[in-house]
Amino acid sequence: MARLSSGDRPTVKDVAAVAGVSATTVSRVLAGNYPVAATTRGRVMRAVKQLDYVANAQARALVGGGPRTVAFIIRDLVGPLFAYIGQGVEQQTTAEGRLCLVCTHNGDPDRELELIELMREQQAEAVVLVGGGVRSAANLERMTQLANALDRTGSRLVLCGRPPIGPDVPSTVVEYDNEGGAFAATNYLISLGHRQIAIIGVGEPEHTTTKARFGGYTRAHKAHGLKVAKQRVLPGAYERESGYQQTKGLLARGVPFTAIFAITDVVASGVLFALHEAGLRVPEDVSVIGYDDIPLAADLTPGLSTVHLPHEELGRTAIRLALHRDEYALDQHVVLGTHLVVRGSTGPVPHK
Amino acid sequence: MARLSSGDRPTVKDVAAVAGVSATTVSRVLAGNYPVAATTRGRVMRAVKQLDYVANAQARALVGGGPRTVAFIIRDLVGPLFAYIGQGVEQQTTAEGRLCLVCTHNGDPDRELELIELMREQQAEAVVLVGGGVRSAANLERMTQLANALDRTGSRLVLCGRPPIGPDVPSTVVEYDNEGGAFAATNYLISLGHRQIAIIGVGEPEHTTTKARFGGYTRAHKAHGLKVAKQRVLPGAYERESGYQQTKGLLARGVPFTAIFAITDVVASGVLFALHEAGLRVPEDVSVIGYDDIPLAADLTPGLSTVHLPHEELGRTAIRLALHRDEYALDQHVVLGTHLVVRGSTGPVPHK
DNA sequence: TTGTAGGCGTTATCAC
DNA sequence: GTGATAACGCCTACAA
Repeated sequence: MARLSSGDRPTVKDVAAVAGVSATTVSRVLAGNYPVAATTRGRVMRAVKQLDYVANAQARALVGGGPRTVAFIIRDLVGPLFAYIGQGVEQQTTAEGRLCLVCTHNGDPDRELELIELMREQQAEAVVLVGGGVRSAANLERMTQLANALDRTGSRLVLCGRPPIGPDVPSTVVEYDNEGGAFAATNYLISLGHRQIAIIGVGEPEHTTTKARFGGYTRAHKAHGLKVAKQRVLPGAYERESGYQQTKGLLARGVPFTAIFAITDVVASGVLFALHEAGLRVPEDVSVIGYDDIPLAADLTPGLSTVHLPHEELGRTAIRLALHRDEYALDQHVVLGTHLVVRGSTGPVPHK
Repeated sequence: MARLSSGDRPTVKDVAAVAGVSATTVSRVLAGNYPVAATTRGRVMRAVKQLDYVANAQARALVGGGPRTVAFIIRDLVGPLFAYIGQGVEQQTTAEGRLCLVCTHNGDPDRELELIELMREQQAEAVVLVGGGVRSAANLERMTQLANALDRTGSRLVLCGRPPIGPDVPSTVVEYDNEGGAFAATNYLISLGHRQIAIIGVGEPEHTTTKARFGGYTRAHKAHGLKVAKQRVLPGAYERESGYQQTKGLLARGVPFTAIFAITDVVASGVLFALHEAGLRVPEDVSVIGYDDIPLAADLTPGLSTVHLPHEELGRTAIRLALHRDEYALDQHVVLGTHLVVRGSTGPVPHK
């Protein structure tokens, strides 16, 4: 009874004392995996209620019990893209009976590495890295070390929406076909007759996502015997503002173009705004295509043509593969398909 | 050396053995809070590197060390509103040197209770409940018990964007002025001359958020001596689709209205779409106002007038208050202000 | 400056 | 069916 007013939690011992049994018996009743006399069980349960006993997950974990945890490392929680992947990760994690630890690194690759270390201490069963990033050689090397370290202890590095680190690095990789989607988008614009297609958002050429999407854009041009004009390849971050500014700059410099491929939908929303401001009609004067198919895309006016990514599926698949890698002979590198979604922002090239 | 190939993690003992010192010394070197000879420290560090030793956070937690964790319980991760609050929670949690455990309940109040139990086992230092919810008497009672239980063990129930459970329930509450914002929004429409203002999204009248916003709408009417017409109070969930369907229904039934107050911006986006489809101009024919000021609001055409909520600040404040409640004499119930954001979707009442 | 002993809360093992 | 005991990995007295 003294326990009830005390500031610290009651333990199995306290319950045992109240119920007049041993700690072992309490543990057995709670676990329910061992025969215990009905009357004893009743006494124990009553004591549990009375003391409002709650097991200590940390102590449990130490002896190998309790739910395991999956770490989820992401840039931030606000991007609609990240949110959907996170949703998939969290849902599957919960469905698998695991807990979900979330950390953000705000785009800092070093912080990302630190967080992996931290999650290693936390005994995470899998460490999920979401979204593309800039990769230096040093970063890749450290990442390789960490992947191996995790693997050695039965954990797993999971790359979600980002290409593999290297050929022999133990990791689970689930990405989408960024290059293919960009190819399809550019190809579609070309098939509509566009020959002067600007691309906006190539600010960090070494960013894995940027690289792949720009690669698809380039390949589509090559496939049609078209040259990529430098004046139509514009930098900028993955932000609305950069879409807006770059479009204004394009117009100000008088660079000719009939279509704009924005590297993300968010960038595209800024592009649309700048065009609208300049009195240009979409798609009559300029066609615009985005990438990601975030919810916003359908709500823009006109509806934004874009490349759809299976966000939630990405997260779900990643967790599923990582947690069941020993059960089935699952391929630990999956590339999910992307597809073009045509809405109102794209149309045939305008007549001169 | 044998350890290096083994599947399980090296412990302080292994490091001690390699370094030729005792486990205690290793612990001291790692903690850095106790004098250790420089040479010894060197040997230990080398052994740590060699074995790639990583501390076991669970064992640490058991003896009172290591980072504490804050639990973050939310409906889902995809809503833009939740995302921003989550961002605030996560950032502040990290800034305070804590880890962030995330769980979703998909709107199921029972699941929410279960999760609180689970987080209690996890020894969470604070359990943050985000967003409004439906509250039955039984739910409130159980919630009260849990709040007390958490309080008794030095933890804390934190209500974020939701009203207090009861007068004497130990908890930290940070909410925004839903009623006041709804009053301001409705009042603004009335001041523009509108007298037939429909409200869409009152589907769950007992939902705490719905209740407060509908309350503000009602109070504004009363303040101007206007009556709330039942035919203009429409149900519907917090979804785009429901905004769309309810608006169509309103038009089909021929209910007169000159303005629509959508209970959330997401609902408003559906409203705008339905009006557009029906050939009605906004704001010339109908004014529309939303609530939340999610990023989408600014991107809609026309820009959506709405009530701004300080999302991130909400999350940050909640964590700050909860974690420092003993240090300062902080008020554990804060109501953050909301304010009207006027964009293009509202205008004077059309002439007959 | 370093080492030894004990304990955190739980469960598994082995005896009764 | 039930209970003592050891062990998980770490840290903090207390000794030396």
